[in-house]
Amino acid sequence: MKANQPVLLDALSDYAALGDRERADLVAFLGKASRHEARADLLIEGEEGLHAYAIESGWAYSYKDMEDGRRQIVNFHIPGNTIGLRTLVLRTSDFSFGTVTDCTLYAMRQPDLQRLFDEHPRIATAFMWLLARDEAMVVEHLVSLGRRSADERLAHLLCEIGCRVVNRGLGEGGGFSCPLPQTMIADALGLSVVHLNRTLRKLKEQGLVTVQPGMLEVPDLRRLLAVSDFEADYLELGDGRDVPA
Amino acid sequence: MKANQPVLLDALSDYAALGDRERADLVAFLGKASRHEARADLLIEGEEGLHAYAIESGWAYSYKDMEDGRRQIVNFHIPGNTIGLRTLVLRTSDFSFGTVTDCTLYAMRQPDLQRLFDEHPRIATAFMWLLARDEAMVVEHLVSLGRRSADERLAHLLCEIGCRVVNRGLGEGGGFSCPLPQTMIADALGLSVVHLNRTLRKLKEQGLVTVQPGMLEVPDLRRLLAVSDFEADYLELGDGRDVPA
DNA sequence: CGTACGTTTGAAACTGCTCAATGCCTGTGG
DNA sequence: CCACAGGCATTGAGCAGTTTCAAACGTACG
Repeated sequence: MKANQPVLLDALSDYAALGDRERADLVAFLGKASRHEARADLLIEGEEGLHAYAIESGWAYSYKDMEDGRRQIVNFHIPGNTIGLRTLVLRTSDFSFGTVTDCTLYAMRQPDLQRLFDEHPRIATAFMWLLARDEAMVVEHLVSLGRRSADERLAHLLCEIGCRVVNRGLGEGGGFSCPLPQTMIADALGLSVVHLNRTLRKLKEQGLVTVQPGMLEVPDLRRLLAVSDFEADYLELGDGRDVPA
Repeated sequence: MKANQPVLLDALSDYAALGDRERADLVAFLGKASRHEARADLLIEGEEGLHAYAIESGWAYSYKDMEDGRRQIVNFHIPGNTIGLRTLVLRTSDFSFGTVTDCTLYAMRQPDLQRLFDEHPRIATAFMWLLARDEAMVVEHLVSLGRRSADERLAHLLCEIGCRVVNRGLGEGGGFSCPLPQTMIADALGLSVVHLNRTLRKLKEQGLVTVQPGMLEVPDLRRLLAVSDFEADYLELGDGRDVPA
């Protein structure tokens, strides 16, 4: 983990130790990051064709809207994560993406990515792991919605996000902050905002979270994890134990 | 679609027109199918290492168990579907698999599959599509659990399964039968068996389904689809419109 | 200063759950 | 051949978790 390099490199390094050449080509491939406003839709099919994104800073989310206005958020995305990768490789009519906060994103175009994969199979593998982890998260969310109570869902989501944030080195002294409005959390957990708010209050009363509009803080992740018996294995929080460079 | 060839070939042909050479190598790769009893667990890591399965006949399902006994079924799998493919490519601690009915399965071993992909990129692509479609289904199930009522969930599941079954040519005169016990349907929909039973009754009363222990029949899929305003696009029910042979 | 968005709270209604009991069919052992 | 057990389906009654509706509040922003 070097200073001033794209966070995506750190994330990929969790799954494959990358050599200097690989890093250099990856950086060249990413090019220059672009800014995106908060609460904006992210287009995957732009004028210059298909592209995906890598988050350098800021939070985003993926969701699916129903015709009647109901919405289900599929996942949240933080720095180091990738957005729309699968859609890019296979042009499926998948779901939609949007920013939560202001974001700095690298746009990745399909042919460039293909070339990068062809030249550096280990990079391709690392990307596949990123994808696989995303899918494991979706399955875990499915379990939450199907079989966990509101309290369990909320705790689970916060633990998951917490582990991801801290693992990326974005925590703050044993805790972390989470720039999500309650509306979004509710849409991720399949709950009404009203009920989410009440559920959140219970955590507040235990001092496990503090709440401000559009921002939620977990001062002590370890304490939250202890209360929630959260199993983090599906997050595959690796540390470069894969193929050596 | 030729008689007596593995159903998987039909399924792959939805996404890529395969040449004779490709078909032959695929058939050789699949080898001989093996029988598995109903209600058995399917091991992905066996003595001879990792493998995945392709269903030739019978139904299976994938699920995730919680420590306290709660269970969430992630998807059902019918002939032509694949089981554990992702787990095979990347050794993630994913979810579990089991048979619903007696099954005939082809076991696919990792190195063989790799060789097949290397030799026939178009086959690799077709498999990727299969995978992508599976993930689209999981996301759709997520939407169901998060944002649909019990009635909607049930209708949606039956429509989805119906489309898949009929698309594979396994329907019976405008309808199809579905060898799932209500316990499993409930675990897929995140409902209690009791409530599922009552929900099912409503459909029975409308003559949309008939029910016997361990078996559910939809006599007229089109009518069910009409009642449910089901959007089938995520199923990617292709018909060989991709790369020509 | 007004508007918009997000949050908070109360009250009432409802959906879906749990518990408990019953019935049915199939396979098995006596 | 019958009795019994086990798995699945069904039904009723009461309860709990969540939703909906409605209203009020705070803060940021134009």
